[in-house]
Amino acid sequence: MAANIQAPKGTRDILPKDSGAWQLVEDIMRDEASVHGFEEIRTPVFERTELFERSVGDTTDVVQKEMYTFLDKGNRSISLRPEGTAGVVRAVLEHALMNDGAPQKLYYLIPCYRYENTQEGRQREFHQFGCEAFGAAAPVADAALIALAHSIFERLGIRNLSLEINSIGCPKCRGEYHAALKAFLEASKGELCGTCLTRLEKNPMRILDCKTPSCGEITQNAPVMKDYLCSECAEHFTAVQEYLDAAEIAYTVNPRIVRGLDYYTRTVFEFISNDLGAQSTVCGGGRYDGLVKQMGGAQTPALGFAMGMERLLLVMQAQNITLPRPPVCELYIAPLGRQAQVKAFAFTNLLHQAGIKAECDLCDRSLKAQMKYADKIGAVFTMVLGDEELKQNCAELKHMQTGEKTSISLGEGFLTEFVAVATQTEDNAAMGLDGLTVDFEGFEIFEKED
RNA sequence: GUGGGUAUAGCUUAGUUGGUUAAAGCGCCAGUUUGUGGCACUGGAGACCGUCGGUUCGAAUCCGACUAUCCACCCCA
Repeated sequence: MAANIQAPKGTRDILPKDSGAWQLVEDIMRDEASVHGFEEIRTPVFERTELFERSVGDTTDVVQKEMYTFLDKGNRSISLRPEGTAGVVRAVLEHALMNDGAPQKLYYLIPCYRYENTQEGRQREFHQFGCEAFGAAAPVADAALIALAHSIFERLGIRNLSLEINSIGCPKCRGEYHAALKAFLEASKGELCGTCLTRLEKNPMRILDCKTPSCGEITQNAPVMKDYLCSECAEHFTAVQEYLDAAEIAYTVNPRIVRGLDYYTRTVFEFISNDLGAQSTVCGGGRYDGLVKQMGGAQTPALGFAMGMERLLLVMQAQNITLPRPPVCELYIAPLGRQAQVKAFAFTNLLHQAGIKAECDLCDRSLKAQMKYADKIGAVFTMVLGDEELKQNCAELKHMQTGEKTSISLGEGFLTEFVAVATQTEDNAAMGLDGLTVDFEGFEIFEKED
């Protein structure tokens, strides 16, 4: 393995053995988002650096030290997106999507980039599925977003996720809380760890999140945001919980949930798994009522969440969740001899036009090798095509799992007969042939054959 | 950015105190005589032992640096 052909640090190829699982998970996400009335938005992989500085926050680690930033040939500072919300907000403003009515409900499935050291559940290129809703101020919207994420996890069969929610208030009540928290922490300033000392000035709430044991002890009795919420924020938070209760979505209020991006207000939440390493947050999100205005738009309440695809797949792997996969090949045709090869190719094409997964030999291999190959790819049926079959205009369809053989005509009725045999087997559902309708009129290949 | 572990065929690993053509299993390819997969047997391809440098008559093995990877901190999905 030559060093120069290795993928860059923190990136990963998604190989055929895994891409099927990705697609199934993505399909479920798209479908569930659509069921909830969300439509896809696609924004550029890179944006002007300033966009992230202004939205994510220029004091955050994500912006300060984790962005892939470079100057393009026109001397513009460009950054690969470290998250999805900024670009979506930009697009909503640029195209005045709010003029199409509120709420605007958007989802995305995107790669993101952060220059970090890798570990389990953390790469430099990673993928997020995210949903954002603009123009929805009511607490039911918070619950609706959480419900959407929740139902995706349900459909994926993921167990043992805990949902933790909190309210970090609005700029008004948060200021008051910060003052109180700071006053409390000043008392034991000497015992805080180094990073928390700097946090004390910049963003004292993050200290609640610190994993250093001594800091944890100090903050145990620290004032919590919950007790400082203004009446509007408190009401909002209570209502969100009522809606969650009504939807029978289990959650715990964790006053220590603090999100690392600057734009959050009021409700914040995380879905956490114990089946991951240290990176246990599978999905995180919250409300960001101030962001749109801050970016130059009208005051627009908004909220959203993002889930990490890689982490999700890791959890599924840890929980031994396997998704049903349709077979790669429904019929493998094994020709013997030149004449049969041509015929096999023609049949394969015909089957393809009918949407049936068919393959024939591409390697000039012996019959035995072909059967081995058919077995390996999990072909549901095989059909040998040799001189005998061509002479009699009739071949045997072999069901690979049962070994059962059915005679099938090689004439006009081939496609109909194949579909009939295929739909009779137990595999029909798995083969996706249930609803198969074939327009036979379009296939004239048999008439052209001798 | 910080700390610790690891680096030998596609994968999982062996490789004895440094000593000749670096092993094995799985996988891959082919064969075990006439046209049928899974099992078994036989054979084959495939590794400059992560990279560069050093010690030595001699390095996969010892030393150093770099790179990658894994785990953790920080932070986040």
